[in-house]
Amino acid sequence: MGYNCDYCREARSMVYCRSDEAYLCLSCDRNVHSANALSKRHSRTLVCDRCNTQLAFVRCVDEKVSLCQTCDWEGHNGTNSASSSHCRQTVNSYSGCPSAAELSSLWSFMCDQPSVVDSTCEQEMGLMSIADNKNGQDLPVPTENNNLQNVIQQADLKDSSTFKTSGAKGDGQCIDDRFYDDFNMDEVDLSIEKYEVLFGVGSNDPENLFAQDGIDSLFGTKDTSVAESVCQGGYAAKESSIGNGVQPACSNAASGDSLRSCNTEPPIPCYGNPFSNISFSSLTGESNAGNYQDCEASSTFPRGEPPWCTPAHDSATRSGIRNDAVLRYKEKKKNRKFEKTVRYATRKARADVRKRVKGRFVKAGDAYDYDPMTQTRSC
DNA sequence: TGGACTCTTTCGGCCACACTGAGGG
DNA sequence: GGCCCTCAGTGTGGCCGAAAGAGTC
Repeated sequence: MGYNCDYCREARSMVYCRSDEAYLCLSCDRNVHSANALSKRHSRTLVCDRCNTQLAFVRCVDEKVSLCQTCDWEGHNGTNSASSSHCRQTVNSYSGCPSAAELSSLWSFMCDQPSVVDSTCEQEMGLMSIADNKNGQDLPVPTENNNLQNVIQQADLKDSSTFKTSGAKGDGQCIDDRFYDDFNMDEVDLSIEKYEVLFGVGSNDPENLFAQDGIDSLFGTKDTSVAESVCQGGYAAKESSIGNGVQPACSNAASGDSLRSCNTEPPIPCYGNPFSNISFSSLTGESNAGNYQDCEASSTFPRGEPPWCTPAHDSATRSGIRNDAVLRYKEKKKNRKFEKTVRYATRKARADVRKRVKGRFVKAGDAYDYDPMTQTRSC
């Protein structure tokens, strides 16, 4: 189960880029979206762990999976009292080239499980260091009392690469308020190859990456306030707060539904579930397809199918549509050119032999100071 | 911490002229 | 309809200067 990355075809895809209409592993996501300023603006979101088709909408803390609305509804539709009481958190989108620390804050789903700490992961993380602190400053080494989350937060604070949320940050939010000021993911440069070291598993293995004991097991995050605010209020509290246009007190470290205010995010549709009448203020807002025009993105749904389709159905058709989408994506990627292009070779040839004065073309016969043909100067 | 200053990087404008396409005879 | 001519607009590369950004005191 699970699709491979549209780019490398090897690793399992973890995130979906609407602009590129592509499913990417974290490594390729990093490589593709660090290419230029425009690509950095692409908004990406986790993919549903269950259907691997739709964008993840919530994170089920109890099951340790990211779910789209369909899968969320199927798994938590209330027929099973146990599953319906599962604690869930909103999954945020992101842009830029976030570091592992930033992703962990963005998807700090497991802040509510401070008691569950994978000692193995913690030990591995203790061996990690943030090597590319651009300021060249020494970073604190994580110890038993100085977990990696703190280390990364300090590193990010030094880099002034901090998160900004659109919602409230109450209840002793996971991260210092400064952490949210002037967030700019582009400023952060942490090689994606380090994810394997950082998370202790390959980036192509999201099941192990997130489903073991969660990010806090890796980072040692201990923030019970988040857990309580989400679990006690639960999904209903979030629903009501959003419906009232008020952000929940503390959904996760990088809450506010999006780091970029999600103005470029088209509304996530709700089909056939009791939440279909929920208005996600930060997700709807001014969103429209026009927001994607600058990067030729479409507002089509992932995998080229309507979101109301049951993910497990008609896999052959879905695979065909997906292959088409992959081909379109690769073709578009292949043809993408950011460097200067010469449309008329004859004009270029002419310009290449034209004499100049301080770079400017001169009339034939006039004195010149630069002759491209001879690389000499007449005066 | 903010201002002044210096250094580095980025970007648009300039130039002549072959070429292109539209319009008219 | 086809051909020829005129004319306005376009694109080409290297250099320069202004502006912006980064760094230092």
